[in-house]
Order: sequence, then C-alpha cells, then structure tokens
Amino acid sequence: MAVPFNHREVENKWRKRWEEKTVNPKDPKKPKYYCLDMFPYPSGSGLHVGHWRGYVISDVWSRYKLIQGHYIIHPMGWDAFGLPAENYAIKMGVHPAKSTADNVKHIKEQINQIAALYDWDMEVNTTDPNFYKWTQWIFVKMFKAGLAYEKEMPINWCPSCKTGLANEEVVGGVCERCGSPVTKKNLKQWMLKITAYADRLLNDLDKLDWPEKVKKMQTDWIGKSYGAEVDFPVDGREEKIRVYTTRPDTLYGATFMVLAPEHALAASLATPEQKEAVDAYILQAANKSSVDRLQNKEKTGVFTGSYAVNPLNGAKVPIWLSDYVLADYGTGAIMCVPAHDDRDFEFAKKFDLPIIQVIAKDGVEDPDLQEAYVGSGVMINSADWSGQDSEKIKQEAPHILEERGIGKKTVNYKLRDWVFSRQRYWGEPIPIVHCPHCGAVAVPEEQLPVLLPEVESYQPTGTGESPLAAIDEWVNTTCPQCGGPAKRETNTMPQWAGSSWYFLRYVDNKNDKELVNREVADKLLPVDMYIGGVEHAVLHLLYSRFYTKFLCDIGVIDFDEPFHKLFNQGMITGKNGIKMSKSKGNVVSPDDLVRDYGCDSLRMYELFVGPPELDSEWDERGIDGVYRFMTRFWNLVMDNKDKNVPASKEMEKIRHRMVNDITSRLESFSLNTVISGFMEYNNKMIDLAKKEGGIDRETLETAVIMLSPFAPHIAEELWEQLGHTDSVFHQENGWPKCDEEMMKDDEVEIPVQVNGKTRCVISLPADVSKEDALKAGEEAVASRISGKIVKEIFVPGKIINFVVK
RNA sequence: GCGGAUAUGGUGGAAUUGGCAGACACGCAGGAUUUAGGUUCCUGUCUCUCGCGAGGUAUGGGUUCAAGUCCCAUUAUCCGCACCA
Repeated sequence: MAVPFNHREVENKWRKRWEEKTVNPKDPKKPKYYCLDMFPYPSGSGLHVGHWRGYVISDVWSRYKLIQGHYIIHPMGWDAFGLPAENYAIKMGVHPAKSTADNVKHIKEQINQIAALYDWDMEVNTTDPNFYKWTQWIFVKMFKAGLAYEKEMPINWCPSCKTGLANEEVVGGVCERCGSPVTKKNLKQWMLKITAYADRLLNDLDKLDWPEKVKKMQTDWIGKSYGAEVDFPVDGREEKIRVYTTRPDTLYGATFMVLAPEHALAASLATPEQKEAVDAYILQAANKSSVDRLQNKEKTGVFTGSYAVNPLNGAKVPIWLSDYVLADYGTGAIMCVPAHDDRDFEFAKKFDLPIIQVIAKDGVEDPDLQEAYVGSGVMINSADWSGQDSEKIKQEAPHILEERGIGKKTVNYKLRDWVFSRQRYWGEPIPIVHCPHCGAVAVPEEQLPVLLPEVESYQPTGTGESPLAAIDEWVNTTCPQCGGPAKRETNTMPQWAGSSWYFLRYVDNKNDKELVNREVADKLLPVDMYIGGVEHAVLHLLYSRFYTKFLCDIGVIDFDEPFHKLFNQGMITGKNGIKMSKSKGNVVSPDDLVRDYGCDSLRMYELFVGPPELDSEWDERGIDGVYRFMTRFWNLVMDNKDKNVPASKEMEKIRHRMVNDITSRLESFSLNTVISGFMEYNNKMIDLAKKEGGIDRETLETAVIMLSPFAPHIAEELWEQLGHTDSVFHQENGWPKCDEEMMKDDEVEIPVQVNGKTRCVISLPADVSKEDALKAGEEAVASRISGKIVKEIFVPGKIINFVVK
C-alpha cells in the first residue's frame, strides 16, 4: 500500500525546505516578472478567507511565471498609516505605532499560511521613517515644481473622522471610510495639482491592459468635455459674466442665466428690490450640506433683478441664482437653454421662464414642448444658423464666437486638485516650514525625514487643526531659508500618499541615498501584473498613476505608467452576498480550514468557488470536493509512480489535451475552470489507468507540474516521490507544451440533426469528406425523415443537419 | 435620471467561432465496504411521461438549417456616476 495522503506532514516538510532554500532565487540571467498585490493595511481583525483569494490568485500567477522561466518579484508590505490604523488604535487605547507593529506581526503570520512566494527581504512599511522619508521627498519635489500649493477654500469635511477629505474620498455625499455625511469647511489646505496631468491620465489609459470598467471609471472621473466659453455683458453695467457650455449651438435658445450662489458677482447683481431675497438665498445655500444638495433635487432659485445680454442677438435675459449650478466647475455660471437641457427645462417650468426651441429633429418646431430635446437635428429660430445641421453648428460655433470676440473654444474637466492635508496624527508630517518672512518653505532634502513626533494625545481635535499643533517644541523651529523663528506645518498626509509609490520601493527598499536606484528601477520595474479589489478604481489607482508620471518627469524612473496589467478579483462574501465583517458575525477564518484540509486544498477551493473576477458566496461544504480530488490525485501518482508503464496513444492524447485546456484557461484567468479541469482530467486518467493497468511517467509528471502553482506543497512532494531532487518549480523546459496533432481523434462523434433537432450521434473518421459524412448521416436518420430533404448542412467535426419539408 | 454588468438544475457554476445545454463539484437518493458513525468506492440525479417522446438557459419578439450565445423590447438584481451645463 502506498503512502497515504497526509496534508499536514507534507506541508510542514516543504515549508521547512523552502525556508532553507528559496525556489525563487535572484537570477540576473532570467527575465523579471513583477507580480504585485495591493498591500493591506494591518487592521486588528486579521485575515479571513476573502483576503486569501487575491493573494492566492497572485501567487498562482507568480508560480506559473516562475516555471515559465522568470525571476519573480513578488513582494508584500504594509499600508500602515492613515485612518483605519489610527481609529483602531484609538478604539483599543494603545499608541498607533504599537498597535500597528502588533498587527503587522499577526497578519504576517497569517499571510505566511498561504505559502505564497513573498520575498520578505523586500518588505516595506509606509510608517517606517526610512520609507516615509521618500514620501516626504516626493512632496518636496512636487512643491518645488509648483504642483503642491496651499489654498484656503471650502473643502469636504468628515465630522466623524474629523478631517478634510479629497473629492475621491466622498462617495454619494458621505465619507468613503465611515459613511458619515460630509460637510463643507473652510480650511487652508495643501493641494496637489493632479489636474495638471488630467490629459495624460486620460490619454494614457489606452496603453494599459486594464479592465474596461476601471478605465471607464477613471475616464468619467477625469470627465473631459469640449465646449466654449461665452461672455454675456451685464445690462447697464461694465461687468461681463463668462459661462461655459458644451452646447454653443443652442446659444440662440438661451432665455435666462444662472449663477452659482457662491459666484463672485452673485450678491452685487441683486437690485435693491431683490437684495433681501438674494442675500437670504446665498446664506441658505451656504448652509446646505452636500447630502441635502444631493438628496433634494427640487430646483430652487432666486431672481437677482439684473439682466444679461445675449452677445449673439442682443436679447436681454434675466440673471438668476441657483444651487444647481456648481461654483467650482467651469466658470460657476451657465447660460440656460430650457428647450434643450433637462435641468434648465425644469427650472424654466418652475419659475415660468420663456422657452425657445432652436433645434428640431425634423426641422419643425413643436409648439407644445413637454420635455427638453437634447438630441441633434435642424437649427431653427437661430438667425443665419437656421436650416443648418445642429452637429455642424456645434463644431463651428466656437470658432464663430472667437471671430466675433465674444467667446472661445474651451475644454473642461471634472477632476479637481487633490486635497492633500489631513488633520490627523497618524500620517506623514508634511515637510514644510511656515516662516513669517519667507512664507512656506520646504524642509531641505538632507533634513528628511521630518519625524512624526511622539505625543500624549493623538486623538483628532475636530477643530481643523492637527493634534501635532499642540506640541510646541516640535512646531517651533527655524526657517531653513532665513534662519529666523518659524513654525512647522502640522497637517499630515492622507493614507494614499505612501501607497501612491510603494511599489517602486520594494525593489530597492534599503537604499538610503535614493528613492530607488535608477539602474535597479530600469531593470526590475514597472509592475507587470497588479492584483487587487476594484474599490480603488479612482483612488489609489489614479493617484499612483499621477505619482508615477511625476517621478518619470523628474527623471527618477523612465516609465510613466506603474501597472501594465490589472486584475480585479471579486469579493468573497458570507451567506446571501453579505460582506464579511466582524460586526455582522459572518467572518470565516482560514485557520481551521488550513488545519483540517491543508493550505493546498484551501488555495484550490478559493479559486474553485467561482470566477475570480466575480463576487462569490463562501460555502464551507464545497471544500470537501477539492480535498477528495487531492486525495485521488495523490493516490493516482503514488500507485503508478513505479510502474513504468509506456505511454499509450490514448494516454498521450489525454496528456496533450490536459496541457492545452489547463494552459488556455490559466492564460485567460479562468481559474475556477482550471480547477474543474484538473478534476476532469484526473477522473480520465484514473479511468484509463484502470483500463490499461497503469499510467506513464510523463503524464504523471506533466500533471504534477501543472498542479504545482495551485497546490505547491503536494506537487513538490509528488515531484520528489517521482524521483526528482530539484524543485518542481525549476523546469528546464518551462511550462508543459502540447502538440495539437497529438490531441486529435481518429474518429469523431458527430450529432446528426433533422430540422435542428438531434436524432442520433454517429462516429466518423476525423477527415471524412462532406459526401461521405452526409451519406452516413442520412443512413443513420433515414427512419426519422418523413419528407423531402431540402438542405444538407455539414460542419466538419461539429454537426450534420438535414432540413426536411 | 445616466452609464455598465449580470440572469442557466435543489446549490456553486461549465459551455473556443452560433453546432448534442447542464462539464466539474456541492447536496440529495440508492447500493457496496464497515460492529456502528465517519471515510472510501459504485450507481442515479434539469422538468413532465411507465415508456415512446415532449419541453427547457429571467420575460416577449426577431435573425438563422441551427441561438444560453447574435439583434430589438421588457423585467429583476448588483455596481459606478449623480445637477459637471
């Protein structure tokens, strides 16, 4: 009797072996392959089976590339600054540095259970001064390049997290992190000019092998639009009001104008009769939270009493204020064409303003317009434009306006600059010194890092000041420029600061002279494959692209996109698709499963549970099926390894087909069907081995090699049992290859249909001629044919169909 | 409201280019082994029908010799954006 399958013994044995000698030695002769996981923040709750999935996927891919002959860069680190770590620390009443260190230790142990190829020599931690020195260094470089600037303005403020937020961190009016409604707060903030990169961030998406969904989300977030700015003089005054429109073709239909309540001219446009109402409206708008603004879509507004002049036809149009116009997009003022814009239509109906149709689908005006017509058509009521195609006018209008000196062609973006300061303790101090004489001065590079000081109270103050502001001896310093007394910037950076560039540091994490050595970077970067959840589509992934482009521009690296290929894995949820969380009590820990079924079986089941890109419900029971497969495969190899049976034609066919199927499924990331493929071919091999009295060595070895990225321990053991002394991951010939000729059957089964319904299946030579096939098919279904055959279809290898009348 | 994705047995899910729907597993049922339970092995398992056969991939149409797959409309669920002029 062969050695029975004992996952615990096998796994313990190989863990030790791999510790003694890595299977992924740095070999400069091999081409690199950089496969990266989104690094976790070390929370106190540890890993559940959902966290495993992404790490298993990336490890399977890494090991596959390893066997193909690459040197694998597969690092792991800790995104340990930021709100989650700090909130956890506050909750548990310990210093964030302490709780972070404890959590890192714990999660590292849990990650090691996965038996991934992680190279811990490359480990980084964003809270390590040797790391955040370079996070600060990048900020200084951006400051010097004019990309980091201070501005006082109303920003998104989370009253629960007690800090300002970037636009990207506000989802549907609530804080992305804690779900509290976001308010506005007027604060002096550090901003990063990500808008300077808007076009490159947009255009370079084309270069990336990313899911279309993520590209689209970024495209929409950047929100580029083409249109025109048009100046409307204010009737009887000197000022002009500039508006932005994407529909200059509808200019003759502009019947009123709306300014955002925050517009600079809003108050001064009020006539004496309207002043009281206007002031009240401006005040009311200022107190409205963003959630109110989102939830209550009923249009409100107030007439200023003033009029503007349509520069094209001299028409006088009333100027209104309304909060449906955003102050910080375009010019904060719009011309309103109710006939051709839904929002303007609604506003015009509510306040009984005139509606002039200027485009008609068929050129005929609708006297009773019930809704805005936003499509294209023939221009009407538009002086010399009338009768022309509206799309043509849309293209030409900006130039016409420019010629007449009343407007110009313009481009606008939804993307806003990045609010970069946080009023919290647990982050990188912003390396700036405020000097009464010199203003904001960057801390000299040789003085970096600006260490995060120890404090008694690291709880957020909620006042808009960081807890750091209370530490006088830290705040008070000298100006690096003039030497006079000065104060340190007390805001910290957002969590995204470290994660925007950490992937560059892994490959040179001990370098204290440079962020990354250029030669090393040229050789080992960028990331070839990035694996993580979709939740960072416009946060981390946009910020990282921005940072990478900047670092490329200043010559630190020579590529301007960080992640060549991106894969978003779906979530593993609890019952009924509910996200696993401690509070829901539906968290499944991998610990028991690893103990009872082994790491390899859990790895396999993580993939088998469903398509990797979709969410999957965790169903504990299914893992039995994977475990049974492992046992059967183990027994198959053990029972046959010493038989030295020659390869039969039939067995060779199975082998080549197995290589073909498994490889193509793996290449297309259909990992759940790779696992079912292993099961299927295992059953086939078992059946045939029974019939033929054994199974040849090459087939066994091929199966073991292909299983090794998925179940590395068991594959190594079986490889050794098959008589090899080197690791299964070191294959001179790379990944198993298949020969299409060897996969072919001599005889093929072909269904024969009558009127599209299968009547029988016949066996024919693979290279049968059309005539012979049809003849054989007709004979086979002769008894089922009652009428006259009007059409005969033969698709080689697929189908025979007779159309009968 | 706009945009995107998804919809297949009791369950998770398979199905290159349109070519035998339900692979592979879970579960369930029956049997063998076992003192018994568990394990393991074998058989069955879309629905209706004793059977022949018929029907069947969210719903309704269409294209085709042939549709889960392509086209049109509808419904449901999930995700993204949400007054961006």
